[in-house]
Amino acid sequence: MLDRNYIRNNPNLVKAGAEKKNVQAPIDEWIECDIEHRSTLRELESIRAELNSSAKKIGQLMAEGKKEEAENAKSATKELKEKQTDIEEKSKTLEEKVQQLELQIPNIPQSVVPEGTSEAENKVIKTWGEKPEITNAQAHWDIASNLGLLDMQRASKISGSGFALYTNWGAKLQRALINFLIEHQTNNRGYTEVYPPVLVRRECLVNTGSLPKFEGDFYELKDDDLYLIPTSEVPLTSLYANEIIPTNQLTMKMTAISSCFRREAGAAGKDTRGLQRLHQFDKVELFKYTKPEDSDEELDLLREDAESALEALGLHYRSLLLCGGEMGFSNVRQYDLEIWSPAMEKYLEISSCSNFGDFQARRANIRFRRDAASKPEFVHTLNGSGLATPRLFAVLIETYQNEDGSINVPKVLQPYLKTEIINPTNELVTN
RNA sequence: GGAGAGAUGGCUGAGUGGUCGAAAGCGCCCGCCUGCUAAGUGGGUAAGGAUUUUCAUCCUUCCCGGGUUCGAAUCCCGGUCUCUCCGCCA
Repeated sequence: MLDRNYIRNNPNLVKAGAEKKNVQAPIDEWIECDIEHRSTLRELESIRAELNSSAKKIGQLMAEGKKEEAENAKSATKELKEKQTDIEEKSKTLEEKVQQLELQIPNIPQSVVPEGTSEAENKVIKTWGEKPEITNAQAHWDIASNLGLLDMQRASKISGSGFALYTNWGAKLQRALINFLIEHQTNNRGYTEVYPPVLVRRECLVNTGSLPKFEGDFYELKDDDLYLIPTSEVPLTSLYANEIIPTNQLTMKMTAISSCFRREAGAAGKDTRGLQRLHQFDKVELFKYTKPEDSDEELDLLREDAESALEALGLHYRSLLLCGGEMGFSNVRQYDLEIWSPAMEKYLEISSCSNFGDFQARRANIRFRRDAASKPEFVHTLNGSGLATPRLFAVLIETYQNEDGSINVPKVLQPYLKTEIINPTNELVTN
């Protein structure tokens, strides 16, 4: 969420920000509620001050043994207490309303973010490699089916549509990708690995800004009041909730592999064939807590960390600076990485890297202290995918397919798969 | 799942109805002192909020939510989490 004083002092900037993101935000309503809330609060506090001082006085009278006077003072507080109860309730209701409204106000995009509401306004900031020339390129679902890498029928038998079953070399390739991606980021890029739970409390999703805005997008276990995470950004953001991080630990860089779960309600039928869109998938996440002044630079570095994994795999990609209307709710700047599918002849989103400023840190109350004498400040949070495996899997086998139906294994994956090629003859894996 | 113990500031930890936003120690900050270092010594040191009294005043906060009371860290009820033991289990 945004700083309340900031909204009060800059309502027009907040409105312009929401507009740039193409989000309807109840800013005027918030301002109105906030004013009313504060005036109620003032009234409440003055009543409390009065009650506090008379309680103190009664204590003194009791200590001095002036019982009668004390009793008189006691009965005199009755009326004030009733008034307090009333106003307390009013103030609480207003506070809840202010909170509920401010959760609906998005973060403000930075000035470098292009105006726009559609893909067309996204800005390509980098292109790496070239579209591979493949004659009669086969789609990943055909390659996978021929080589026995995926069994989508049986996956839907056990879980319904939108789930993948990796088999044989497919399962091995999936695991190789995970290991490669994690080890790349920890060994070469300075990230510390963590392995978080995939079931989290509701407040974790509120901290990232996923809720209440996107109610219904996530799997919820109602009996236990837990949610399946849509991304490990969710547990990682709350890792240091309500803590003050020692300054010398910033910038803190973490990476995590986790399964991610998304209901994708309403998305059925649209660009979903094969591995393009799943209810469950694995993703390596890159995550940072930074000082405010470092976050812009750290976002670029984080994006380069994600890009470097694609480069190591030799996959053609492009990086986009998203326009306001395409951005997420909580971020101030967002880059998307897209990889080229030679068979589908389109770019697929493989990573999304964002700087959230102090928006999530304020919700989660994550702070740091510059030095012993200074007040705690909110950290900045950043995250990005590094990378999501199903689309990576899909593009990888499409890019490295041979005319005879086999797949060349990129060099960096060979140590994990212990083969240079996957073809119909190396059928069962026994090692 | 059953039984018990606990949750206090950056940390350790005392506090069982008013003198407690909270002892003491550690850490940290500012002095003093001692050839240097170490030690010693004096003082300071929670967060959030409201207020055009802003080097100030007031409010809230001792896990969370209720309750009792003029008054709650302290008493009562409900919840969460942690630890120990038992059970179950990959």
